[in-house]
Amino acid sequence: MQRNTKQREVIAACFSGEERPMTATEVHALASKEHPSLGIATVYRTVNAFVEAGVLVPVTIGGTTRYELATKRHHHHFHCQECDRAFCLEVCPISDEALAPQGFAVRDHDLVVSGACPACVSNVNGGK
Amino acid sequence: MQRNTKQREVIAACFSGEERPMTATEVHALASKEHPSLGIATVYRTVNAFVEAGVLVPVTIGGTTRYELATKRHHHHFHCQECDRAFCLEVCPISDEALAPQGFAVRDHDLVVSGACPACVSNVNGGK
DNA sequence: ATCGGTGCAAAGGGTTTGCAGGGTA
DNA sequence: TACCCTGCAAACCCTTTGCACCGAT
Repeated sequence: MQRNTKQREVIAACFSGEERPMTATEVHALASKEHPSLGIATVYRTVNAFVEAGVLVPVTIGGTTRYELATKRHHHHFHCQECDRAFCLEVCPISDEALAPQGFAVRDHDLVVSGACPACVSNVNGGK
Repeated sequence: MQRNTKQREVIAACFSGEERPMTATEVHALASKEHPSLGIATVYRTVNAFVEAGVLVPVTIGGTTRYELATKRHHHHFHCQECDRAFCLEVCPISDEALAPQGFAVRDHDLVVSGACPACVSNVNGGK
């Protein structure tokens, strides 16, 4: 049986508090504020456990794996080329099906729009 | 100045001969048939040099970076969940723009359709 | 008192880099 | 001959795993 620990609680809270899909490193940074001794290995183990449990889903954006709540409905993402953060988009402009030539079995699709997020559009320096 | 070596020639030939975007490992496997002593480090260095030179473009599909000729026009990809290979799609069903909310600066978009490729659709075993 | 979870450190997989030798121009 | 390129091995980064201790039940 799975146990309730402070670490898991803090990590779970990160996802409730953030709309964006986050990398393990981002989760670690965020969760560490609440629980400073938190180890990165625990973040990986916990996040993987949540994926296994169907609570989170992994999404690869900008070359890195990120995690978001599985409760969200079908949507896509925006990847900021300046600060490397990912954001959720509400729209899905895909007419689905007829996406691939004959012979291919289409099961899913993922769209990543890239550019600059509002924060980086304002800060010409890219928020760095 | 850049020199013409057997290794570069063989690696370049891989991309002319294959329609699919390939990972460094795939390129290494393919190029090794022509030049068995080829080291994986050389593949990485060469591929990166080609990207730098604008000959290849990197695309991230299925969590891994793959490379394809930069001469191709705007298109998207299909990722086979069985054999992990990537394929190019001709269609682009994206109406472009209006893809992100106010405040976001859209520069590009990438669509990855996933499922099973023809070879894996035939082989129920996924070609394994 | 169990036995799952945690932190640390070591191990893994993929990619990059340092170095000495080899081959192109 | 000059010096870029190559292969090997070590270094790196991100992620996973082993192990002893801690703590939820």
